[in-house]
Amino acid sequence: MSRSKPTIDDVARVAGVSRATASRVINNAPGASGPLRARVREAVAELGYRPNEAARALASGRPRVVDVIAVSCNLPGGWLGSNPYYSRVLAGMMPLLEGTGAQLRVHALSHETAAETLDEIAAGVTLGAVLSDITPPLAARFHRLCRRVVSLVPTAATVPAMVADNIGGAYTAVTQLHRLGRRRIAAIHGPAISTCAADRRIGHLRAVQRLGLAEISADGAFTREGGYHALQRLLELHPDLDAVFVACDLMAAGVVQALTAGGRRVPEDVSVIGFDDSVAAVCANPPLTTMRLPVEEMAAAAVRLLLHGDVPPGHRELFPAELVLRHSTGRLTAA
Amino acid sequence: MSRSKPTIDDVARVAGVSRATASRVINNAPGASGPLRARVREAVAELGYRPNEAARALASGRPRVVDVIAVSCNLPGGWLGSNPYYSRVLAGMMPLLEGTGAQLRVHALSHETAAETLDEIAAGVTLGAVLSDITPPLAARFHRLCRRVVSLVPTAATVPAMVADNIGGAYTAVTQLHRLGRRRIAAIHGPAISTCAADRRIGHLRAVQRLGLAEISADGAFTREGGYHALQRLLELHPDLDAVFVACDLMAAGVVQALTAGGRRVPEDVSVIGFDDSVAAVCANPPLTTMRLPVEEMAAAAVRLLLHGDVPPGHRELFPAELVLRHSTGRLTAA
DNA sequence: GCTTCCTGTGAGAGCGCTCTCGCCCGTATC
DNA sequence: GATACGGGCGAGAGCGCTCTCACAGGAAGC
Repeated sequence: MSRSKPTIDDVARVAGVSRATASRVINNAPGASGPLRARVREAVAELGYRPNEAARALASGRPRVVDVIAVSCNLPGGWLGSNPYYSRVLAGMMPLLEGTGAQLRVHALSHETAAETLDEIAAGVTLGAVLSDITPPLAARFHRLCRRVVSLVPTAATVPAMVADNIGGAYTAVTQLHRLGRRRIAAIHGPAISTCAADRRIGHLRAVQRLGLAEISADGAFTREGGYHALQRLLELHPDLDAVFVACDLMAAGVVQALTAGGRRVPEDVSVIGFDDSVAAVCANPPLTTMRLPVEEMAAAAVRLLLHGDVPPGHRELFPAELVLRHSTGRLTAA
Repeated sequence: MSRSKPTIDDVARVAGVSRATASRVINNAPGASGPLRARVREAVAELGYRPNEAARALASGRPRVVDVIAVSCNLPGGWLGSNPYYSRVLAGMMPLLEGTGAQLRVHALSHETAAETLDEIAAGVTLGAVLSDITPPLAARFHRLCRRVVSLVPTAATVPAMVADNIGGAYTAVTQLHRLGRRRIAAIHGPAISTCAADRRIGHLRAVQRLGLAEISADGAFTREGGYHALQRLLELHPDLDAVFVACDLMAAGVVQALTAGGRRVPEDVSVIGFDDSVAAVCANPPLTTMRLPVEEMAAAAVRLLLHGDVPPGHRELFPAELVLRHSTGRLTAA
């Protein structure tokens, strides 16, 4: 009689079956057949019944939530706000979740509160967690508490991960600059705390050694300002540089601005290549040649793994970075 | 004995109290005192007890989830992936939620599936929903089903909203161009389906009429490419334009690129002003003067309202857009 | 010394669902 | 015709928690 939401018992009563049968029909489970199925469905439609997720979770113990966790390795807060990376992660996960009825819970944690909140998530019911940004120690700790985790950043070896080939990407980028005839190639790296940044640094170093180039580099904190100032410092020490490999697009946008401000033309005087293929790359002027990471695909693969079942510890898939040619490196044929 | 998670009964047993008292202590409810509180807390710590959220939600009927809903008004999927707006929304909400134990659920819906999923959310338990992007009809429908909603975009009048002053912002932007001495001011608008775009169009029109300027405009779909091509069309028809008001930064970045490609200097020949103060504004070269929307503040205000209690229908707060001066309009003193 | 009124505590009834178990009945088997 | 089997269905026991209510025991008032 009350205006409160119909429960499965109401459905069962209206359909003239037991609650168990109603449940079977609602969950598409076997063991109910033909006419009863139809009657139950009819009752559901008539009452506008929607299962109560909390009760389901409690009774079944089977969670229907996927957690996305970001512990900003960088600027507190600022990083999340200014970086479209997370949007790409979410966009990659959403379509897979749509059919399953699983929901997406987002946690943006600061370093101070991270450990406590991670424990809480691990203790709770979750289909699994996707770590979109985290430090190796925190990731390892979380993995110890909750086996159903996939990281999107290179991290502790035990933690299953869908990672981009940052090393290979950086190597490719530097090689590309070399192919264009550039020989005074500088690099602007990200903060050491980020494992992505560390990998890109490794890739750059390998390429430099392989190609027999001088190692010229500066650090830039993954921000536009960081890139701008790093390039200014670099330009003072090495006024003859003719190319810059920048560890992220945001910094690269700053680099292009600094080059323009310093009277250098891009790409005629200096070639610039970024990393990530983010909005920053597209919005820079000239638009940036960059290494595209298949973030959506990685996120989707992570969700697929979690949805599918157990996540083997140490499982690791490498996603190649792809060179996206735009104007900041000039024409490829000029090589 | 089992390795399974401790329940509140375990805590009660270890502490030597009843389940009710344990619950009181855990929830900081009154009615338990002094030594018992200490004993319970001790037991909690000893067992590593964490309350089961599902059971809590079921027993109390009090939801601890805030939903963020985006029904992309624009490109299916592409919008979410490339727009840092959502990251800003999430960043604004996160700090408020951290203390409350409430969690954030994210839904990125396509137009096709939106209605069904919205019904589901409305029927479920939620502290409330924040609509970060939606069409008025869908918003109105959702509001009818679930009173606890706050929209971040201007929408149906009944739906409570924390909205940016898009009309005023656009008006300010055009006025600013006028103050710089520009008289052939063009506008590039967003898609009509977006209420934000519609409001910015209104603001532009008002300013143009007020200032006695010619109305020159084109449409650009809120994408960089859209901005690029819109400007090319505009330039063909009005080669003498000396300023462009662009309804979003992403398009504005494209505009700057098109101007550069067309041999115009920014800001010497043409001033450009964007909207949103997104990464795109900062990464463009030259960096864009733009209208900053306090997205984080709006999102935070929305959460505060939901957390606080009932949301009065029709409640509306207007957040002013703030002019952020960068290089794309030249020096203000040159006015 | 009796009633009255607190305040602190515990017992126990659900919240809405899932899932195991056993019953019933129809069919196959001897 | 008796026994065995199996599939469809319902009864009912939880899942882990919250919250109402009854009760015990001490302080206060007459």
